[in-house]
Order: sequence, then structure tokens, then C-alpha cells
Amino acid sequence: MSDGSRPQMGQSLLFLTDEQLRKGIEAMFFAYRGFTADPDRILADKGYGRAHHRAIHFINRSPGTTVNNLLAILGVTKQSLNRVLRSLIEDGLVTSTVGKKDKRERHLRLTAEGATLERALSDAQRDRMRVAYRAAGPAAVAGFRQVLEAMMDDETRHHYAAMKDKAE
Amino acid sequence: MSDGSRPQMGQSLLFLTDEQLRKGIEAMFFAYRGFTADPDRILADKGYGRAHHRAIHFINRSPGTTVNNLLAILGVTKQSLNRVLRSLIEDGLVTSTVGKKDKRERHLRLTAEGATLERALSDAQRDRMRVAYRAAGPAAVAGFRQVLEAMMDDETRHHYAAMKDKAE
DNA sequence: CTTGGAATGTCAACAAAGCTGACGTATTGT
DNA sequence: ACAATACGTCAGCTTTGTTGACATTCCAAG
Repeated sequence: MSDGSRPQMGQSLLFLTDEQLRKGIEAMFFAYRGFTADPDRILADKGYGRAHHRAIHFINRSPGTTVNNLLAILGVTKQSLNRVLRSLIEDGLVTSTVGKKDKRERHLRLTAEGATLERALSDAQRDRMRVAYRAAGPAAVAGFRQVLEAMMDDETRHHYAAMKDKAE
Repeated sequence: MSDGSRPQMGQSLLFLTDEQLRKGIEAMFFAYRGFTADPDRILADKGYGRAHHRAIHFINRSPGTTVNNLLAILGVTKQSLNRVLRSLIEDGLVTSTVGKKDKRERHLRLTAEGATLERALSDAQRDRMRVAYRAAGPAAVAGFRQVLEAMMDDETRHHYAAMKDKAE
């Protein structure tokens, strides 16, 4: 159903052929595999998986975040997150402290050991990202981020934007 | 709206801060979720998963491909792929024919019904991609593809490039 | 012609990580 | 007092990945 894009913009809409889109799809699939490959190797050694990585990443990103908040960001069920969180807490990588204002909440933070693992994981992942960024150049990076952002669900984009603000 | 972040430096490396890289990482994570969301919904109705989608996609892309070739592209074990393939064959979405030249090989093709599902899946996925592309613009798309390609493993990139040639 | 190895398939067992549903407990807000 | 919220947990199921073992079929080299 790619409309017969009016070639009024020279090359701007013409390029949206099914083939071009298919290649974008494949690029996402293949790139995501590379994207996760390095952390996966580190995690496998420690008996963890990608789910642990994600939890660690976002706890590091928002220290003191609550379980509910993490749930919303990760988009999984509490049972699934709980399994991961429990092992991280048992292993001493994450602390869970009762909320001071609202005692129902648990605030999550990385321990020193947890921060060390986080560092190892994000170093590996950033290294690959850095190589890719350098190979592609600043303009490409801006485009990369724009397209990815446009690809997110609306709700997800809010989480992304919120995190952006905090850090930028 | 992702513009406060546009690297406005003349040339360079200044923008490769940990924060910039972290945001790239998060963008990949969040975008990939959006990327798979639409097909996932269609697949769930039919009792299939992402693995089925990937098999269908690449069989459609390279009709007559062998199991071994598919294995290399998908990067999984034959046991894992076989399980998926078996159900697709049983359900009449894929045919497996003995190789004419090398009878050990099985050549995989979509049936009419398989092609119909492929169409539904890729329509959904392309629609989202198209919206994202249009929102971001042609220059951004070029950058997007460049960065993704640079992020792949070398071996993976060969598969990607091979597919590119075939279609471009 | 025999035989080794490659390609494929199958069986079994297991793990990671998602899901639903149900239930319990503590805490908070109305 | 009561309902809603936040969290944890038990139980069971699914998808998709993994190893390892083993059979079959077939090509090709000796």
C-alpha cells in the first residue's frame, strides 16, 4: 500500500518503497542483535540475562526509583520483574528500601557491586555505539535518534523523553 | 522534538558523551519495542511468536533458501529453528522441498496462505516504519540506516549486505 | 565401492523471561 | 471503616533459546 508518493519533493518521498522499508526492518533486526551481543556475553558469565541488564540500567539511570515506575518503563508484569529483582537483591547488586514518605513503596538503588556491573555492561554497549556513531558521523547520529524516537509508541516516548530531560 | 540534542559542533567527538551514548542505547531499546509491537499483536492471535515472524520474513525474502542458510541469517540453533519451521509446515504456511541438485538440502518457500500472513505482518511493520520515516525525513533516514549498519557484527553485516544487493 | 563428513531431522532435557490468575499484607487516602 | 494502592509471592503456562545424543541421507574423496 505504498501510495504513489508524489515526487514533488524530488527525492523525499520517492524513497519510501516497500523495498526501502523492508531494508529498514532488516537493519533494525540485525543491528539490535549486535546492540545486545556484548552485554549478553558479560551477563552469561554471571548467570544473568537481558532482563537483569535492563533492570540494572534503569535503576542506575533513576536511583531510588520505585518498583511501579520501573514496571511502567520496562513494560513487563510485576511477576516477571520481581523474579529478576529478587535475584539482584539476593546477590547484593541492588538494594530495596522502604519508602520514607509512602511506606508501601520500595526504592531501588545499585550497590557498589551493582554499579560495577552496570559500568561493565554499559561500557561494552557504549563502545559499540561509539564506534557506530564515529563511523556514521554526527549528522547520521541525529537522524538515527530522530527515526528511533518516531518509531516508539506514544506512551513509551514519554518515558524516553522524561529520561532525556533528566540527563541532558 | 528531539532537537535540543542536535550536535551543533563543527566536527566531532564532543557529542560522544556518555550521556549521548546512553540515550542512544535507550532509544534503541524503546524503539525496538515499538518496532515489534504491531506484528506481535497479529502473531499472538494466530498462536505464533516472533520466531515465526522472522522465519516467514526471510523465507519470503529469499524463496527457496535452505535451512542452513536460514540458520546463518537468524543466528539460532537448528533445533530452535526446526521447531518453528515444523509448525509452519504443518499449518500449511511453508513448504519444504528436497533439493534437486543436493538432495540433503530442503528448500523453503511460502505457500499462498503463508504469503498472506507475511503480507499482513510486513504491512503492519512497514506502516510504522513509514510513519517514522516521514516524520524524520530523508536525511534522518539515511543516518538511521548508516548507524544501524555500523552497529552490526561483521558477519551479520554480510548477510544484510547480501540481501541489500538482491533487492536494491 | 567404501567410507567419512556434511546437511538435515528428531528426541530429551533444560533455562530465561515473558504471561495470567489468585492471594496476602502493609499502607494510604477517602 | 473501607477501598485502593504498592508490593511480594505461589502456581502454572508459553515461547524461544540452549546442549547433547543419535539416525538418516547423500556427496565426494580415496
